[in-house]
Amino acid sequence: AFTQVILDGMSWLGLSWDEGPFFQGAGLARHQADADRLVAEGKAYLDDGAVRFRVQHEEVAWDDAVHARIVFHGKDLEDFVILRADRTPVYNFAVVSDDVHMRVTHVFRGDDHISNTPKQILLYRAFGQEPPVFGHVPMILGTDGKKLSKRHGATAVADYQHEGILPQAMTNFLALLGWSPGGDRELFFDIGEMIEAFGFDGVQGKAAVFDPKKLEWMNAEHMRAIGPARLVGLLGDGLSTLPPARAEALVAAVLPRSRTTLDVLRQARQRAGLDPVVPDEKAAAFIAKDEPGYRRALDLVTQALGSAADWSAAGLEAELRRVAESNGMKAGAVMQPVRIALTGSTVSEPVNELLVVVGREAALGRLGAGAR
RNA sequence: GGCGGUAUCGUCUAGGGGACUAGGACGUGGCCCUCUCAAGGCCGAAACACGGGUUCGAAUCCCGUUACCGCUACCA
Repeated sequence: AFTQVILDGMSWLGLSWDEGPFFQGAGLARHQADADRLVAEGKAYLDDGAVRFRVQHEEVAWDDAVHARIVFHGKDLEDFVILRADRTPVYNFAVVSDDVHMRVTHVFRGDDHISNTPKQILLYRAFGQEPPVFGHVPMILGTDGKKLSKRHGATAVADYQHEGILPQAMTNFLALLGWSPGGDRELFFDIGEMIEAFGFDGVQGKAAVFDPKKLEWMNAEHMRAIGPARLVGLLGDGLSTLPPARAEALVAAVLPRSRTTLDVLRQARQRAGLDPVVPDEKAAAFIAKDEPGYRRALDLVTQALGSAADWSAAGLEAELRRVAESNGMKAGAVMQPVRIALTGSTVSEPVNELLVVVGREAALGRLGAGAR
């Protein structure tokens, strides 16, 4: 189950792998044989049924690919268990046995493994093998500076899918946490460019704090870079009942005021009439402030637009202003009621454009309903 | 406690001895645009943890202190 979460996360991000996964359990017989051999060579010994590795007082050091040289001393390490009393191997031992077996040349993992590395190097030595290149990348912390956990919301990367984050934005954001291409560049709309720009020189040695706000900003940038036409295909089936051209027009209208695909979907569906118009808190307050005035404005607009010949942004703009002027009203006193009747929100694209997107028939229907 | 890692705006970071009045981005404050806004434009506030060295010169190199993080399992 945990394996699947990781695999799903990678798939979602568009990251692939070319072999495996390989499971530790598959190497049990070899692990046991390797441990027995170390015992036979006097490099490990039995202790309460378990097999314990004998740590000598020697220096253990390596040139980390991310950090500089890291040095430990054998005297600070205790003899550690490599095989439990039930003959199953412990992680530190199993990985070394496996990596030797698989001829692994580079090991990159989180900073939290730095303390495991000297033990593993000792095991490579005991096996008479050259250790691989180790690189320890910084960890990612929550906004509170603590290790990421359930309390911080999404635990698995793929959870962000449901928050309306695009995988390419997530990848871009994650890559920049603990890594910088140098200079001021930070937006990568093409993963190929990112791969090309990557280097261990740019990897930071310190942990980075995850900032959801910046993720959303970056997501908005990616959505705009992708453009309405291609974005429609990445939104799931929220707009699938609509003709593609219609869906694209809706997305285009709503994109400037969206940071996540959820924002896009919500506004687009609402404009398409797929979801009902329900005034939000601010809209309800606006109506309550002067309900007769609100209805009157909608009534005037409904009458004026009902016979309007030109249902274009420019034509509607002119018509709406004419309504306001001839009734001695400010433009806003006409526009805002229309906006609310059409979207249930006090925020949207300019009202004339909104009318075009919603469409003549649906718009007049909602306006009429609001006036009553 | 021991061992290890790390230390530049609130956050992500640029910076590899003089180019630093320390740059960019997110966020944030203000202004403009304007029928509204989470959109666009402009402007601003905001950081080299501290103390010693080295050097003509240190954000950059060295040492110490402090803080934070990790490990210290017959977990991974």
